[in-house]
Amino acid sequence: MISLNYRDSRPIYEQVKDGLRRLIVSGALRPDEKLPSVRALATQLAINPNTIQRAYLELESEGYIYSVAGRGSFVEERTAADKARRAQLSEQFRALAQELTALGATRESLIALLPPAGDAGDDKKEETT
Amino acid sequence: MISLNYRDSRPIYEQVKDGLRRLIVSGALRPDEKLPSVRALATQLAINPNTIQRAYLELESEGYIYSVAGRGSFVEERTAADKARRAQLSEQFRALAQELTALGATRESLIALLPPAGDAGDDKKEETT
Amino acid sequence: MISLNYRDSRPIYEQVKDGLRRLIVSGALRPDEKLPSVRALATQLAINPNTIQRAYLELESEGYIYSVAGRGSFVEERTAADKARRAQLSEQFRALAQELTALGATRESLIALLPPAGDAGDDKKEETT
Amino acid sequence: MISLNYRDSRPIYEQVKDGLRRLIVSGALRPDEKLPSVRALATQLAINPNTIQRAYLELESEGYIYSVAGRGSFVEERTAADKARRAQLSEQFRALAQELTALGATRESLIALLPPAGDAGDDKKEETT
DNA sequence: GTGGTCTAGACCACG
DNA sequence: GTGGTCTAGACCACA
Repeated sequence: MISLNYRDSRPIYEQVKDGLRRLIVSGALRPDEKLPSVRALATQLAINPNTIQRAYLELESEGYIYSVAGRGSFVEERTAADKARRAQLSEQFRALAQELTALGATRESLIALLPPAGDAGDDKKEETT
Repeated sequence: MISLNYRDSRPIYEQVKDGLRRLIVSGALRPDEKLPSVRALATQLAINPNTIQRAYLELESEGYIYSVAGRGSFVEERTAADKARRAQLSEQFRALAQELTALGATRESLIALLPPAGDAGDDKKEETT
Repeated sequence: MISLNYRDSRPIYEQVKDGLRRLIVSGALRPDEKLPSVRALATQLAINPNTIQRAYLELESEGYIYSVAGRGSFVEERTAADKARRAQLSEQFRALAQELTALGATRESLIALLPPAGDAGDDKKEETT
Repeated sequence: MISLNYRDSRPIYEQVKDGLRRLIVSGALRPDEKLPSVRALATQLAINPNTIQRAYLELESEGYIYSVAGRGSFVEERTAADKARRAQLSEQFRALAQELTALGATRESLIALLPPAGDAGDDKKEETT
């Protein structure tokens, strides 16, 4: 489900966050679906529950999931979180494209790196905002 | 010449590295041109010389500059470093584009974020990756 | 009658409490009227009877209802409970207004948030919600 | 500076957050002013550094402060965070006023609880958005 | 010395 | 059993 890379400089809780976010955004985890419990995921990944807890906490504050004490954590309806993240990633994208261009990459070479049109989502039809 | 942002979460030495790399890549600093001395730059930016030292060391190990004991640091010819960095950034770019697409961004919206053609601006015409 | 929101961070028993209190305060449930039995309400809301039990117990200790062993729970005359709660909420209200003012909200903007006059509703002529 | 109440049901890190937020919003701590270090505040309040750390972390993610590893934490310029919090508090305020009204409070009695006009800020002049 | 991350283990409220 | 909070103590990168 989620793969950790201990040699990666990124903190573990962020790798967990990214992994879960990917599952959510891609539709592999559907709204209101239950996530694995903090302890269960900690055991599965062989890391401390606090680390998972932190990942869940941040995903919640970012609007990707919601947690109910005593019941578990669940996937949130996708709304504002997506917009916020898209804005964030778009800025990264723009900056990256600019730097690559400064390094001599042509506009065409960048376009060639984009995913082909018409394969948007995974198993859901995505709208184009 | 180089602007530091103390609020940025990126460490200072990396901001220095990025600043210098930008100057080199953009051609503002030309091959074999002498960089400011560690102490001079430290004074100018009002930061610790250790921080500048680290930036220089890493730039050297990445192939952007070379140092001559007792004389200073100089801009390296641009060769392998560029290719390595472009490959790295291209992969980031590809991953970012994929994620944005999964989030519903259209191919057209991404293309719109690319820098306009015809401003590549270097000192050679470089071919695509 | 009572709506539960499982995403709400507030525990279920509190949502039940609030729902019942609202019904009582608004007059929808009249003094000495019988409340649904713990088990009945639990079934209706599809939650654990313990949760309802706890809500009833706390409402009783707060003076909103009274229980008669073997017969059920009933709505208390509204007296001390109201006063206590109003005092509590008033303090919250005062603190909130102060903080909003500190954040730059004008007195007028706060007044604009108050319910319109003329629907106050006391303990005499109350219509249901 | 900050007072903790262990009998309060609110978690300690939230009490710390509120205390600091109050100091920031009131202007007692000015933009770019340095906050006490995590360890220093932990010692002063006689609680675990992790608890302070969490408070700082959340204040940062809410836009009240920014942290620089190795240098400390500082008060952020006040912008979006204020707007978000005011919107949040305004909703609370509206709901509270409604409930008090349902409990029989008159519009006039609520207005009487508002801070007198013309004493807005602390030592800064606050604008009325 | 500073913030940031992680672990280990504990206790609590909730359902 | 679940999430939430807190403690104690450790190690790291950074300046």
